[in-house]
Amino acid sequence: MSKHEHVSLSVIRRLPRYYRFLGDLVKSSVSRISSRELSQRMGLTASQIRQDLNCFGGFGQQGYGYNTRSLQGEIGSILGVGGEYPAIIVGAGNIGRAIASNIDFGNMGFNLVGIFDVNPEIIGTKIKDVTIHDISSLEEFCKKKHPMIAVLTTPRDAAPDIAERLAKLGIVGFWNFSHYDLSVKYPNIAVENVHLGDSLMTLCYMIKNIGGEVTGDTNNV
Amino acid sequence: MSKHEHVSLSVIRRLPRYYRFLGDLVKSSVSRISSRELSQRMGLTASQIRQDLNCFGGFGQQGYGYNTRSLQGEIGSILGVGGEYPAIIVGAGNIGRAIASNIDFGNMGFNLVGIFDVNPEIIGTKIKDVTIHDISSLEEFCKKKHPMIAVLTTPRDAAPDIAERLAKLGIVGFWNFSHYDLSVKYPNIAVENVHLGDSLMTLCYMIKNIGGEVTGDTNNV
DNA sequence: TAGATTGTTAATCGATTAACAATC
DNA sequence: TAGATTGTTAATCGATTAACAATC
Repeated sequence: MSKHEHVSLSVIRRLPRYYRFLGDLVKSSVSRISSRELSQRMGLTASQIRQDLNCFGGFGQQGYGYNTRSLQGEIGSILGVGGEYPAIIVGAGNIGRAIASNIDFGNMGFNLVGIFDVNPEIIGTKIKDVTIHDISSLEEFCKKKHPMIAVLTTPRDAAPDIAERLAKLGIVGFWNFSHYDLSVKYPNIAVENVHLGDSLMTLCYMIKNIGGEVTGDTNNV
Repeated sequence: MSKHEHVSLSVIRRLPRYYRFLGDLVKSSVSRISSRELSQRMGLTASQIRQDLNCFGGFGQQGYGYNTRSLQGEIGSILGVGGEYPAIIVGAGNIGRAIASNIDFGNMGFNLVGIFDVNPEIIGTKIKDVTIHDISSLEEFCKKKHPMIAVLTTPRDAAPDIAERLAKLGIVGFWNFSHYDLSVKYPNIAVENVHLGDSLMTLCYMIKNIGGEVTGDTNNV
């Protein structure tokens, strides 16, 4: 699918943002845009946008620019948002519930098929049509439904055991909200960490050192 | 405070992770560690760790390594986690409530002083001892309490207006969970974006292209 | 055709890694 | 003292920016 075999993570991480901005443009009935115009809206350089897109193919037209709708489509298919990878959430606490309610899994390439928790009071209840199961039924469930990714929102202490069980069950990606660091232990599983504490601490540094002491794009997350 | 004036954001973003790992080591009663040992635990190079730390000063001792407790303290004070910057949350939906309940603001340099929402049913109630106020009282509240950072967890449509009001009220940092991109409009305010959708799309790409097509550290968030 | 803007190559810049002298 | 490990400089690597020929 990709033109070049190795596309750097820096490029990949910008794709969802392009996708978002292009979606906004489509919504506003802007049908074409140049790399220069897009770069100004996004706070990037036009060079970088053209360089990024050309990792995957020539989506533009000389003298014209890019068609917003078709470019968004291309980026969407590079990211795989048309897929229906089965996903589960492990941990139905505050964060798990917020994710289950707020994240539009369907439009991001996934299909939320189950939620797991230890709390007997909520087992059997549903969040947005998805049932909360007892964590003890994790193995049985996975052997049937074969989820590909797991959203980890358990407390830190529970994370190592859960991760180990899921790794054995063939999970290929972790969306990790727990404080436990999975990357070193599972190098062959895709791990996307969302360490909210780390993010807040970074903000703490930035406001303490406001006025340009930090170099680089402040807004990389 | 810092040895060199300009420390790159790449370095800053690693500091909270060092802080976390050092905290774990202290908890496990490991009182000293070499850059080599730490690098293996964290999946980095020893060179990078030494290079990073020496942006701020020589915290180690030749032939010995680093004292875990004192190094954690140094990093904590670089990040500013001992501060008490007043913070507010705007938006008491699922995400806002999850953050109010789960994030340990006190240990991250902040003090959560207020939560705001538009829903009359929850105005006046509390989350963890913090009262939910009517968004219409935002100006009055801010002129009294002078919050420095705002956690934005409103729906996308409400974000531009709220951001504008907060910018006028002297907010110096946004922890932005809304889909609205603040960075371009407010270049002088520190913005830390947590675009969960972008993060999930990145994971989607990674599992689709598993097996090494992506280069770079998979776990940068 | 002339103007605009891409795709792509070359130049620059910054971040990471390697090497080693300093020193505990 | 000898061994270990830092702090720091130099080398490498990768990412971003600039430039421009190709072409719509």
